[in-house]
Amino acid sequence: MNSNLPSNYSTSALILTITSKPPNRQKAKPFAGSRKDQIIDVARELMIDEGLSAVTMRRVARESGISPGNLHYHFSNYELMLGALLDAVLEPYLIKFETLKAESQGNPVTALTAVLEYILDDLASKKTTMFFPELWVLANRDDKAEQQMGKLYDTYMGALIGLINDIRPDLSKKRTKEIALYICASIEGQTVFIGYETTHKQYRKALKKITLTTIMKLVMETD
Amino acid sequence: MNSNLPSNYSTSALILTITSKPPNRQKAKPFAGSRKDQIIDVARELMIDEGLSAVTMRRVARESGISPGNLHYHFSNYELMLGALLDAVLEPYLIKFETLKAESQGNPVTALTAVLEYILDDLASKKTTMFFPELWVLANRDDKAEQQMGKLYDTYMGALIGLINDIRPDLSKKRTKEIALYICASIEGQTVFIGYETTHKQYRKALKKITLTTIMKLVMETD
Amino acid sequence: MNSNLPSNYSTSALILTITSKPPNRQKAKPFAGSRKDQIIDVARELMIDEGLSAVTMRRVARESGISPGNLHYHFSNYELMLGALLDAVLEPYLIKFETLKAESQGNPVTALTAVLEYILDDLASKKTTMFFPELWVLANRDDKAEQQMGKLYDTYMGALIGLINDIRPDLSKKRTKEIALYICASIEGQTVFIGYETTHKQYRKALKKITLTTIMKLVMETD
Amino acid sequence: MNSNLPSNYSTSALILTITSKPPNRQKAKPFAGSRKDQIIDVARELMIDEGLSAVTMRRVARESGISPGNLHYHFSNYELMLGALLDAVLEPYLIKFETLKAESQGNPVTALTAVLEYILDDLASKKTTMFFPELWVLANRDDKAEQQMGKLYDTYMGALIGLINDIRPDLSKKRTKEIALYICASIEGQTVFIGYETTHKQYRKALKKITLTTIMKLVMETD
DNA sequence: TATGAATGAGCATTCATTCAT
DNA sequence: TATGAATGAATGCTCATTCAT
Repeated sequence: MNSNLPSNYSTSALILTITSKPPNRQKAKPFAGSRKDQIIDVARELMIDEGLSAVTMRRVARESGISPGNLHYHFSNYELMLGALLDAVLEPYLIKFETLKAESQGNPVTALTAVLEYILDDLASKKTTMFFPELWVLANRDDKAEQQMGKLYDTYMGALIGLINDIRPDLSKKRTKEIALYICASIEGQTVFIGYETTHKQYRKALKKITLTTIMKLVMETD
Repeated sequence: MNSNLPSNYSTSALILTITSKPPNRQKAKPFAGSRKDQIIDVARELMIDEGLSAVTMRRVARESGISPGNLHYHFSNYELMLGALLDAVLEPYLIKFETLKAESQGNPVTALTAVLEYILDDLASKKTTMFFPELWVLANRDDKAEQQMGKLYDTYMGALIGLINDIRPDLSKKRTKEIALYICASIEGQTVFIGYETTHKQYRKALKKITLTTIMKLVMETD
Repeated sequence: MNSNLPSNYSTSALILTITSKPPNRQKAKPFAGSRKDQIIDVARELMIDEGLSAVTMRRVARESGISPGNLHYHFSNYELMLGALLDAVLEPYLIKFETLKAESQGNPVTALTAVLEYILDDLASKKTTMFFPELWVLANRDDKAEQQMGKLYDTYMGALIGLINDIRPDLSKKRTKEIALYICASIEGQTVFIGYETTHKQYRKALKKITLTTIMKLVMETD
Repeated sequence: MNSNLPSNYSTSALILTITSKPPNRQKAKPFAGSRKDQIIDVARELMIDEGLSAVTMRRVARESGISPGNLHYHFSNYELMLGALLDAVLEPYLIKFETLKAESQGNPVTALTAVLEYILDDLASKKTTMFFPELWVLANRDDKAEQQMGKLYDTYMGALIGLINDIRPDLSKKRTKEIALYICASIEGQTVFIGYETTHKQYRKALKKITLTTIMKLVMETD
């Protein structure tokens, strides 16, 4: 999933705008947000650059230029900091998908295409490529993370379901959800192969096309 | 990817047999393999049960009933042990896919279906659900892991390419590979959603059907 | 030492009434005392329930619902807070013993018995069992605590000395004090064995009888 | 309780010899025992000199001249180290009391007197004065410590019971135990008042005499 | 009076690694 | 091959205390 849309990449009108706070702020020191936001921002950078295992209380404190004691004042334990980090990364997507669901009017096919493109483009970003696999691992072990991830994908799939239903109101609720799940899963998997600096990134364009075609055909033709 | 095939699950004749050594050996104490194999076996269990972060030299040593010093004799540093662990988990798949490529005769559509089913079933196993996301994270940070993962997926895609080519010899090499990549990625992504004890596991059967249908149609109809 | 006298336990007329403020106040939120008293009350509960090592500035602040900064406004360092805590716990006893000394009229044997019973009953209370050993440890290391403890036991022994002198005016001052010291020490020691939830608490009644008999005989017969 | 008997203090023949390893070894660096013994020895000194709260893993490691990691190699957690420390301090007493019970022949009155004197003298030692109150506090909060303390006092009281029974075979088992409990408790309490560097240490001699007289009379005359 | 934010030292514990035996 | 003993850095966390507001 992407928030730095390489917009020259679009093949269809992207009528959706990201209304949430931009996930990638300037790296410059003078930071506007609260201390908590500042900390989480540092944690996110760390996670993106060195992985979740580098996101320790002490590392984050050091990188934030504050003492471990002070970090613990703001996040009284690691779990809380991690939860806040996940929230901070996931929130923009959540807002995005909620907005999508609310605003999707006009041609539903165009709207669905836009959503798929958004996801397919986003997955090439460093943040997404680095973050989501970590989230998947986390969700396998940690109930809280699983919930946070679940909430995201539920919202995401909710948006898909709405759009599919606009296109194919004849499908049952169950069938619609199954189709949405296939779409969601089959796109997420591409992160590993055509994500940021991955081995098959040169196939990004081709895969995007295949994906769009295949999915649109599936939605149109399934019964 | 799966090694404990719930065979009553099959929807097509599974003509392929797993010829590789079974990834889940007996847990019983009298262990046949070398000391190194023994150690890696313990490491794998640990990884499956508690995640890669639990696979430390000390934990593996303790769980293996040997001293840290002795573990370092066998694997002189962590990286080496990790590499051996990845190899050990990936090897059966490698052998499987190489066998597949070599043996795939008869009806290529049936053969491709069998491969896809194998992967779709395997992804529901605990081992696969736990291991692969960890591998994806690792590959994002660690060149060695990326190589090992790359080798696996190259072999896997090699098999797919061979089968697609049997079905659609008219497609260009490039196109064939793109199709194979879509297949591979779209299936891997399902691990996160319908893997072992995941939130959408009840959709496993439905998703398998959609996946098989969609992919076969793609292979048949793409140009 | 006890303030919740299980009065059905008495074997002699208890002519003494506790005039000091009750050490166990109502736990209810609307607290009448000053903020300082409030804080110390929280500290005492903490000490009784979790030991002196749990009585940290932060714990007390948190439990009192105030900030660490504010706690430091009231007690500018830990030592001061601890001193106030000791005072607060010891003060009721102090008042009790001073009252005793002043009021002991009538039969001195009955009066002495009443004092001993008071102590013997009190030592079974949670507060006393938990607090006094902590005080003894503290007094071994900390001069201030030693002084506070010394003041208590001086007052306690002063009362005993007065009563012994009423019974045995023939004894020398020195001898009287030695007897008082034996009484005091031999009773305090019972805290460890028949105090609140201790291993020999079932011997409380028997030990009380032995103690009273032995001490009264000692007072009567010593020379 | 004492192991450095100030022998010029005795008023009766002390026929018992301490057969256990001496609890107070030379402070000199060249230490004969195992590394574990060495560590516990350091821990004991620390406890005696600065209290149990100074006995932290890091302090003990530093004072022992080893790294924290190495200390954790020998005692894998604090609880274990503490347990070993308690054991190390209590063991000599345990051996002493077991020996006492086994060897007490000849005049039982002399033997009982010897035991009481041993305890009364020992309680004036720094080690005992510092250690036992800490143990009492610990036993109030920690089951393991309570057990270790209980074992000691059980053995101690076992010895007393044996001797009382030799003197007064006419008493019931229950009564004998009650008398032993009074003796034990009333002497332990003296630690706080006439222990090492305590406020009433000048009364040590007098209190010893009162104690011996009172207890012997109690044993002889009780019914 | 009160808070919020901060510090820096200390805590128990785990880690990869080394090395003599 | 194997162990036992060691190191030193890192981890999450708690602490008394300070200070501007």
